[in-house]
Amino acid sequence: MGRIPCCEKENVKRGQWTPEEDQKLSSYIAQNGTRNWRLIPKHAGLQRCGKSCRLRWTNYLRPDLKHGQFSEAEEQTIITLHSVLGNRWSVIASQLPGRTDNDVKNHWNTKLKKRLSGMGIDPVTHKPFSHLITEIATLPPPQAPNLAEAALGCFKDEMLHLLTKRRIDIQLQQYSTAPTNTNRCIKHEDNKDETIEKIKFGLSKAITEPDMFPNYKPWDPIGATSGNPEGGYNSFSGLDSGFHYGLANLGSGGDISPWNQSMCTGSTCTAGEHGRLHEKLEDEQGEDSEGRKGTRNGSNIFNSDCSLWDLPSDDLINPLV
DNA sequence: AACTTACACAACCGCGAGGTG
DNA sequence: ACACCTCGCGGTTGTGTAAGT
Repeated sequence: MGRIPCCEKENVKRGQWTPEEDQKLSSYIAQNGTRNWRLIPKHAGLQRCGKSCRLRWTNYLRPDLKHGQFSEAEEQTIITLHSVLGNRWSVIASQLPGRTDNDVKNHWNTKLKKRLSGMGIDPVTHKPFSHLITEIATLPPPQAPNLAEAALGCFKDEMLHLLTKRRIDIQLQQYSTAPTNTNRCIKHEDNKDETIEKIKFGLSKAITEPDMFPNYKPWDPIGATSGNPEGGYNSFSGLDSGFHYGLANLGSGGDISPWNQSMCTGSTCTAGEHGRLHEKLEDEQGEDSEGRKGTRNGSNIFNSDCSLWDLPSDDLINPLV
């Protein structure tokens, strides 16, 4: 026995609401309230499913709703709450007067998620991509491959988005089954599946060759690791931590935000332990005949000539357009 | 100007929680 | 305790429009 439908589908209109329908629903609810959504369309003279009426009311017609662009403060709130709560849109929306869960969800999916990805931050975990890979690489072998797959699933789309938008060429010399012209970059747009495979390969390399990662202190966005035995990540999750992603500074070239590019990517760190990681990688990669670093052994996504991790700083700092 | 692609938002779907008889 | 029902939630899809080629 299947699930009972919420309404009789055949007599129900679907798709966009007309102004007349909005008017009917609004005036009915103004007079009678919102009790029993199943009966509302019938009584209001609408050929709509009760569920559709509820959605239209809660997401669009409610008089207390705020329409229009999200403010910077609202975006900051969404990001901060998302780092704590995850995809609990209704809870997040409850902290934003006049905004619905659908609004928040849409805004996250269309803008904020990509913005974080563009900063080199995994929008699921709110950690830098580079650190996630390092974490996976330090796991024992039985766990690592599965987690690598999971991690790939988490931010594959973001990586592809970056690669696609920025038209970045990828070079993975040892991996390629193509002729061994080692410095040839492969145009990603010609073969998306190939790009995915390369990303997978990069992850698996990071796992199977964990020695390439020195033991360095975990990412510590506000230097608060000392107060948090679990490491620095959670320290910015607290609502009262004063943490800010520094959206206002994006693209300004300013260095106020803790999420500046040097800290977010594994490739161009200029200070601290992240910087040492990058130096180590470069040292291991050596130089080619033209004095360029990182071409000797281009077998992973970190040291390929034109990898995600070596994007120009602006590409990672600026929000994707 | 025509076509394609990307984006933003609205709407739908299925599931689970909770209330009620 | 159970079945039924309503509602709310989160994920996904559809659609209109702007931007790019």
